[in-house]
Amino acid sequence: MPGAFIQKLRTYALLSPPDIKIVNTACATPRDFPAGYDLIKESDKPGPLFVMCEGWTCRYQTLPDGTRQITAFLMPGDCCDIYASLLEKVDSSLATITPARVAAIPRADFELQIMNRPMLLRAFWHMQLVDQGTLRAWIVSMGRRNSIQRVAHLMCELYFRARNVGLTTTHQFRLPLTQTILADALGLTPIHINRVLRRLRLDGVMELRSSLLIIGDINRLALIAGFDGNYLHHRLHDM
Amino acid sequence: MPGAFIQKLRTYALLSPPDIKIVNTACATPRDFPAGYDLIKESDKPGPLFVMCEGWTCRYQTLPDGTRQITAFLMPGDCCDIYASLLEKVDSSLATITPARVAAIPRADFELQIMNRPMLLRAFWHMQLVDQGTLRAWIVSMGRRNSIQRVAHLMCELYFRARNVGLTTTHQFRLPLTQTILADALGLTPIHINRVLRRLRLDGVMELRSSLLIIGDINRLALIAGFDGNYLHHRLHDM
DNA sequence: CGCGTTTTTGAAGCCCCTCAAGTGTAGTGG
DNA sequence: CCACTACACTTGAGGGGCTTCAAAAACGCG
Repeated sequence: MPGAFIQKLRTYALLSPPDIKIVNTACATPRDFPAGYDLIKESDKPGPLFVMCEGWTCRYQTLPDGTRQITAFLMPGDCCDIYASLLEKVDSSLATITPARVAAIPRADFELQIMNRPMLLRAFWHMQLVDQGTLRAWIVSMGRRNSIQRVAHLMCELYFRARNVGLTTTHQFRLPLTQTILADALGLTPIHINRVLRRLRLDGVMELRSSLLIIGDINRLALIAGFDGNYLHHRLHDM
Repeated sequence: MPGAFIQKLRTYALLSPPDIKIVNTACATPRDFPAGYDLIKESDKPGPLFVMCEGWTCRYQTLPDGTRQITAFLMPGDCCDIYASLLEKVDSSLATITPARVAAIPRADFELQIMNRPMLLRAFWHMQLVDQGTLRAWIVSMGRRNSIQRVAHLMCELYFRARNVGLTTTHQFRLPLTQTILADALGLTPIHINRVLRRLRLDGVMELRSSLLIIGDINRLALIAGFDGNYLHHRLHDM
């Protein structure tokens, strides 16, 4: 999915051919990384802007006691830290979960280019908003949903995000997350994740096996989760 | 604190007099709202951009079962939803906690104005980044900190944010949050918040009484929280 | 002063964690 | 082909942190 990123941007704003060309040439030469590789290390100075072409990564923070908390999953078409060059120090790490193909765009010139392109600017703003909505949805999950609802909500989020970039077939998609990774994202233990997944499986709601998520009953899943996907596919407003 | 907003923006980018004037005239006529008033209701269409001049507000979402989760506190100098006009529907509500003086800036023209002012644009980007860092810090708290650490972390965040806009005296500041509100922000119950506060009080770490937070031992508070304030006062990078 | 809200305290219970151990699976090398 | 290793998954038993239910005390505002 080398074009997933530009495809997504185009759903956020009406881009002209030159806009598209700027993005495409910037992403033209992706590099391959193995699984478990840290693209960004916490407390690094800001590096390039990363755009996911293939594979999955996660943003995470490590706590003093050694535990870690994942704060976002990135799949093809997603990107990380558009404007972070304004900062002195980055506040979280970014690691590959699977082998991944990632484009690293040097910031300085790219920023200058998009500054003078209102529609590109708009597309990036819009993307930021969706990302912020996702962060807020995570806070709501961790604060007020129990373990089953929380798992269900994350699966809904990831399913619809994957669908938006054409990564699903009917009610299933590749989800290369171990139970430990899910636990680190949802603030639970791997053991408890395991029990939740069993229960969802036995109830026929969904099944996660060998990196494939098969959703048996999407309506029931969304009902359990209390899922409102509005924050993911905000439509364009008056343009 | 009518000038808190521009003061904050100026720490984010080097603003010229015309930049400053644009912001100041936009915020020139704030309105007063009573406590408990919904400035934004979930599922509203995007309205104006709100800038806090005085008082506190919170962003929150309501769940199907009627519980609510607060996702952010806004104090003087903060603002809400800079670019949200791109969206069709807003994803969370904004309510006053205390009586508040708030400037409501119509979006359309304001956006056009800042689009052509690179330094203003930078200041807003920077602000967005800090807000995102704060959201991620909340996720980390809810996922991997216990109730005491969580309370301690929030108090650290609010103390340093308040200090950044000159709202503190030595190790104390006005914090008009009830235990119920704290519970809704931290994903706990008011009863448990009460017990945590008692313990922190008896340990001499901090005391919250009649809307005043007195920090007895800031170092111990930060240690309990595992607080790293980097995400709040990102310095300017090469400008 | 009186009333609603907030704070405080107690007691019982549940959700999720911790500790522990066993099963399955993929990759490596003999 | 099988032993060996590493890692992910699975299951059980017991414990603790936070919740729920219940009620009293304190505060703040008309």
